[in-house]
Amino acid sequence: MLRISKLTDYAILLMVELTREGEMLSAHALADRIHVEVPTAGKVLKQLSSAGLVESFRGANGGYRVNRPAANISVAEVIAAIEGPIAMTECSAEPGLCNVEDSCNLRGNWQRISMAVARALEDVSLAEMSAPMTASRARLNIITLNAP
Amino acid sequence: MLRISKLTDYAILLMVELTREGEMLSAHALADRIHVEVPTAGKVLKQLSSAGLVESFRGANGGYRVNRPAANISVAEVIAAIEGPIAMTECSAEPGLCNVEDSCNLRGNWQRISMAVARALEDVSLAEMSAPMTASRARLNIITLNAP
DNA sequence: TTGAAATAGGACTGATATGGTACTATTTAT
DNA sequence: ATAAATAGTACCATATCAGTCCTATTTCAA
Repeated sequence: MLRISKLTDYAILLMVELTREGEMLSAHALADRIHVEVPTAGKVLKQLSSAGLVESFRGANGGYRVNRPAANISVAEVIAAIEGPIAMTECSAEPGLCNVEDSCNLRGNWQRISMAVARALEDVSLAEMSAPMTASRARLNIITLNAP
Repeated sequence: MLRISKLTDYAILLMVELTREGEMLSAHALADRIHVEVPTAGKVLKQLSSAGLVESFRGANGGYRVNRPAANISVAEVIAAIEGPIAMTECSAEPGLCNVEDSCNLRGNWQRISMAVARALEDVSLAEMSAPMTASRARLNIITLNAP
């Protein structure tokens, strides 16, 4: 299915809210905005915080804040913060995990594909995610492994 | 982590073996070649067969065969045969599954990203997967959602 | 005609990942 | 001091994944 997890989806929504707001928001306020339970939002926010994507402030009137503008934050960063490195197969994440490694000469090409997908996600900013679709943005340049 | 499953990985390996061979191979022979247990290979081959990617022949001297050349079979087809439609989030697969659907205006953009990833995978053939990497194929054109 | 070889189709199980919740500690403004 | 908030950890229910097994059904060949 090649999917991202729900928590990662929440992370995108949270980051979009935070960049829209610009100022500090508590986990409670954020949970309300994206319609999830507070502990769930908190869990995701903690991960975003330890990944350095958001600043956290403890104590009364504390909360979370984003400093960078949405245009400077890529979807890839947010995904990586929750799910770890973007990799299509185990073996492309790190060598030695695959039981057919010796006989398999496909690794390099899987890595290429992973890279291509990763770069596709790096090229999409949070600003683009939250903006409505427009005809101009509908044009896509396509990744290819083919030599031109 | 954005990963494909092990079974899908096996499927790629099986398809590469079958396209290399060109002729019919039994599940047993294929399992030997890719170093997995026979029932496991069988399971994957059944799915490939019902997806129409391989022809199956029952009875003694039966087995599996691929008719199309490797260059005409995309990685995306094989992934879809095992994992279903390539979609990054539930909501981009089909509407109505997401609990924040009303308030979430990101769907269209997720769909774009899914499409971009899908097309990236469609542009990679089995032939390219099995070929060794070359410097010329190292050049990648990158997907982008940005207006030029 | 019979038997062996092979795929088809389920059913089942253990392991792992995911999503969600709860509890306690720590920090900070009032 | 107290209340509000995050940090950290642990836990559980569920779903998915990977692998195995069993019973048809088909087909070739002796």
